[in-house]
Amino acid sequence: MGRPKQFDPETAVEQAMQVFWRKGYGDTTPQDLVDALGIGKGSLYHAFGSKHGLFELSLRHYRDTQAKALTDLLAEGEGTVKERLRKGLELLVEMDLADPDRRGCLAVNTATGLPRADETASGLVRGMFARTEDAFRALVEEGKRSGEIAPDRDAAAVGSLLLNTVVGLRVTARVADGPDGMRRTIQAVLDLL
Amino acid sequence: MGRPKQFDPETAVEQAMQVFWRKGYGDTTPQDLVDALGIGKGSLYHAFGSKHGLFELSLRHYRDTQAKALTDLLAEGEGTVKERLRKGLELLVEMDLADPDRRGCLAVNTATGLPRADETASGLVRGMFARTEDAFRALVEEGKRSGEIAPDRDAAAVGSLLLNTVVGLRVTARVADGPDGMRRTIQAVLDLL
DNA sequence: CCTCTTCTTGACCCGAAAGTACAAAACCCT
DNA sequence: AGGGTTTTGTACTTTCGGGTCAAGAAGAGG
Repeated sequence: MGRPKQFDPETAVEQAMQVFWRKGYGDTTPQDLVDALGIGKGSLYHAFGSKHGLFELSLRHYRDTQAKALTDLLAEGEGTVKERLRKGLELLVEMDLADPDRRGCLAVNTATGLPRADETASGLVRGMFARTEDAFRALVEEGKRSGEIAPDRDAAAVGSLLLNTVVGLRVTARVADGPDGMRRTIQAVLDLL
Repeated sequence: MGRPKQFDPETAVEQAMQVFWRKGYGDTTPQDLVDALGIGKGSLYHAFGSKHGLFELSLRHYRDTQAKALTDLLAEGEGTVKERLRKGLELLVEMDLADPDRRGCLAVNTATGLPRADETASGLVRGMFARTEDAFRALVEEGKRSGEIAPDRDAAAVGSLLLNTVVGLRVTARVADGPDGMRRTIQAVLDLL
């Protein structure tokens, strides 16, 4: 009962996420959000409570779409483990560098941009990192079973390394002036495996 | 001629760097700087022109102290190459996690926090990354010469990987709830070498 | 000692960030 | 149609960010 919303909250969160991703939390103003969502400021605060509340929803949405896309890609891809790994990493780099805004990864940007007190946001980031690390670990284990990866490798350790590699790459994507360094990084990690 | 400065500009830049490092560029206010440097706002703007100008000096100072400390450690350490590598990475992680503010690395934080237009800052970050990468590459080459590292390794590629690893670790240091994941990452990278 | 220059201080300024208030509007139910 | 409920739009408020300015203090040179 009562007047129905004139906008779709999920769409709004998606749009908000795009703004936060492009500009960062601190540099995003309520006016930016109002412009992007196409609703009044009153509606915005009525529906989402605060800029930070909307940011939290945006982070969750990022986790359920972007971060999930990577773990799915790793889990469901076709081809050998190493091929999937190479495809996944190369796709990531290409997308990051093709982005005219060079947004990188919202989770990574949040990790380094957080005010020290934001336990909610850092918890969400930790969660995304943990899931991705786990997807890598699972992939490594599959590689060990299939014989592609030496059986004496510690899958958990290599998973950590691969997550860490992705995080590093997505920082670099924000400032790199070309793909060479990042390609070399991928090359090295695949060679060493 | 003229009235002499009542403060040492170099000390002031050092103090400003600490503030930017702890709070980030965007969250640092002129008032924060005034408080930290112990001078009036007028003096601050008279001496440094703008918040951004002071930030630029702070970044350069970071490069010449913190970033240099790492490259020096890699270049001048004692012991085998792998021992130096291990020491360097472990020291980094310990320092990052021991820091109550979890500031991570100013260059990394700047990379992910810059507004898209700040070419000056991103150039400085690129420069620091390049120097560090080169220090790693040189270390790998030394390892190849000494026989510690297989001669068919591409030193430049491994250098990229090591820089990337450090960048990733310093992001993780901002949100990690313990040293385990980071230690696993170091373990994996050393094992693979 | 007078002047010229360079620093220092604190008051002041303007715009904007984040959020609030509240009346009007749009719906549901009976 | 009327009452209860939720949403909307706009105006408003408060605080603060980033910066400027005028007036004076502290030196150097003549």
